[in-house]
Amino acid sequence: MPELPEVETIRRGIKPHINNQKFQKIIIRNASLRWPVTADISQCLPGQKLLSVERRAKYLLLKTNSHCLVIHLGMSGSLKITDATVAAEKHDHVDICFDNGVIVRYNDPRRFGSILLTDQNPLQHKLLACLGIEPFDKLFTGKYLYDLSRNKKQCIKSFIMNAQVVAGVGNIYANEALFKSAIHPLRSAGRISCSRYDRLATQIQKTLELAIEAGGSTIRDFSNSDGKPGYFSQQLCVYGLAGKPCRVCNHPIISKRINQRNSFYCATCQR
DNA sequence: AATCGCGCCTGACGGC
DNA sequence: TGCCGTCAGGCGCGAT
Repeated sequence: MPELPEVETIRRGIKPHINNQKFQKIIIRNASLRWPVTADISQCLPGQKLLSVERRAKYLLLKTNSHCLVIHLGMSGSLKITDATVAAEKHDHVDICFDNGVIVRYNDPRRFGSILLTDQNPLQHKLLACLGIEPFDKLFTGKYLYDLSRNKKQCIKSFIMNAQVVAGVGNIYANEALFKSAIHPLRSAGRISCSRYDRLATQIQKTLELAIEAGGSTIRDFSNSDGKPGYFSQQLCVYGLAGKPCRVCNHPIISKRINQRNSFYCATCQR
């Protein structure tokens, strides 16, 4: 489920409930995720104060003085704010309990997510160290994409979904941003002009921003940390709209698999 | 070196 | 009603 806007929505949703609280205990009900949840999490964190709730790409970073809990929601993960009176349900893997009684409950049916503890700077962690620039960084510009894409034969959609190029642009928002910048998803990244990249960089930022404002999009099973669905899905231009008329030219939206990912575009507007 | 595509899982959905 | 095939928003890693 969650792409960057959803993760940011979740970050903003949980932070006020837990920031500056002490970890009380960690209950690992089902350690089976992408990588097994290790017992050191429940040993290290209790007693430590949570100093910040940050995000890097689609990772949530819960920082203390000495450690960082790194949470990824994979395809189907969610976090819920709850308390001990509420019984755990199917696929509730981990409870992160705080001194004020608040529990952040991690649920993940497909188990593609992960919960890791590190005592280094999380940005140096193997999984985060190779990540590209944040889309909201001021250095993320058309020029940046243009320079990086010279001589790349890879298609533009794969290029912008590559986390080493820009972090956190998943399938939905790649489709939407390409539509809004009128670029065909199969065009070679190396054969796009700087001015078109300017437009693309802007549209990636705008699309993500809009989705964050809308509280994340809902396709199937997304619900934010309070359990309420987001509303961005109403604003999608192409994603999931195969056969529907393009909102600009009325030609039907095409769907096609590109690198194993379902892709949606208007073959008339996008070149 | 760059790029592709497999596989990790469960669950929802559509067709028969 | 049930069984089966297909698909899903991610991402690391091995193969090419």
